[in-house]
Amino acid sequence: MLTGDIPPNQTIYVKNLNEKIKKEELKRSLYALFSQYGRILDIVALKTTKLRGQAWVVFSEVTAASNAVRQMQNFPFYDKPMRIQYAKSKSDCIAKAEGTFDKKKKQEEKADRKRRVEEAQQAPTAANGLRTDSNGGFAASSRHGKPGGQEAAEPNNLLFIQNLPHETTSMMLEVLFKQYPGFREVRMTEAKPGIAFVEFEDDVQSSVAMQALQGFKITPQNPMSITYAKK
DNA sequence: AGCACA
Repeated sequence: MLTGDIPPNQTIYVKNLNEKIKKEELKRSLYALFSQYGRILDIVALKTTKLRGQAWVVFSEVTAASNAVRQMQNFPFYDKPMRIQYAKSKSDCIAKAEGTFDKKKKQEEKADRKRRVEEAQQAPTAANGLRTDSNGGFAASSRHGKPGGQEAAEPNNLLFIQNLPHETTSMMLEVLFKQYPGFREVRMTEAKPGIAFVEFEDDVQSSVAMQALQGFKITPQNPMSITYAKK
């Protein structure tokens, strides 16, 4: 079994990530990619030797996490297939929200871990505690259309835009979308007003644009709905 | 390969 025997958790553990990507960009892209499955409350990614190449994405619902585990399994992300599992334990931000966060217990666990490491290497080092990370203010936005997020098309480089005002032109969309890296072109047809296709070079870039412009209003009545096109 | 969060 791919997920091992780890029970479902609203946090997913993602590994085999490209270690060359800077932490901030990584978080942004992960957010862009995974927010299609539900509300994301937090993303944790550290670049320490032990923790680089991995990330935790905290969803507000377990079902969102489950969909993400299944559908994004092996997704080629920065040229490497993501490996996704449920996280082994509850995220701090969840415990805090539930009021079950226990700071003392937390410190004990940490001390425990540290002790084990030191035993393992038979050489007690005093050089601990260098942490270059500050988990730089990750802001989860909460504008979402789909409650359950069921059958999303598989992520790809082509976006399908709906609910556009009929007077929208491809020029207008181009102005909007070309501010995101990897933009290629907008395709619209007279015959089908209100929809458009926007192509990017790859799935990561299309996903970033999707995230950024999801719900964008050209007129107040027309929040645009962006999904991956079916190919 | 590797399960953290100050």
